[in-house]
Amino acid sequence: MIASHGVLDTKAVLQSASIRPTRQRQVLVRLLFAGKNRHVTAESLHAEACAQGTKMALATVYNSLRRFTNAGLLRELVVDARRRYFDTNITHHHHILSEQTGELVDIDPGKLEVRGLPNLPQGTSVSQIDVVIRIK
Amino acid sequence: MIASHGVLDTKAVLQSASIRPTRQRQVLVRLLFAGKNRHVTAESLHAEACAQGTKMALATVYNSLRRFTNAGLLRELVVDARRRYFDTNITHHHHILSEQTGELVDIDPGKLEVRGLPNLPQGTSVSQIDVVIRIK
DNA sequence: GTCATTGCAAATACTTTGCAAATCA
DNA sequence: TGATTTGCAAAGTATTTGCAATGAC
Repeated sequence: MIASHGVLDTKAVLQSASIRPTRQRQVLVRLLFAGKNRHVTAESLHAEACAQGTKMALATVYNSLRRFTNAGLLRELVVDARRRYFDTNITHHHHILSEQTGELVDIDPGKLEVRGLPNLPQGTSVSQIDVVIRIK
Repeated sequence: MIASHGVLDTKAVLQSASIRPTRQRQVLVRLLFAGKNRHVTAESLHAEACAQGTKMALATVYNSLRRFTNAGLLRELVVDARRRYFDTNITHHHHILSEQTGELVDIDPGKLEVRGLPNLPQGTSVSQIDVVIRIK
């Protein structure tokens, strides 16, 4: 977590990722990283920013999320073929997805283990392993 | 696999799923199930149908894939947040996804095992577990 | 002051839907 | 014949892009 305790220095977070700390981006960083780990979509985050009084274009949220992800501040989650989710927890972990509510919960890394790796094509290596447990 | 060997009876496949065997659906069933297991998108399947001489609307392919999936003939794969994939292999198995080519390969079920299950919320049960190994 | 970023609207990509015409039982 | 399905076009949803105006350094 970026703000383990104390105050979140949004400017420092962005600068450490070589992203210019504009007003909008700082608001998004605060929403994303001020508390505990979160799963957001562009739309949900945009709604939050508006709700707390910072108007910004939805496209700006999309662009920021993409940039944060490329910079390694966020991780993209593929759990729904029609929506893009972002996870503020960039450490290796897996997810439980409720098919009824769409709610997404992190799995404690100690609780789940993937055993055995299939043969990979020549010259390739594992980039990431994603496990999604769908519940109903 | 639906046509283990011999000729594929497209009409029978559809009727067994209580889906009316129209000309277009039979062509799609043949493309999907005549050979080995496949991963397709609506667009790729539509292109194949056109290539083999059966013109049909892309919307018809979308509608058919959705119907086949609801009937249990196909399984939807969530591996890309912007495209919907369908898998003709409906048995429990996992996938390797090449980040470079987008190519998707089944993992032999014996090769990979998920150990340990986290605590699930009261009154819920596991619907499906998906593992995607992304390689680069 | 200069260059990156924002806001907005338009463009793009993917998927679903409405309805008249065609097809299946 | 009567109910479904198809084709097409239009609508819908999610995301990206172009560009003039704004903001950071």
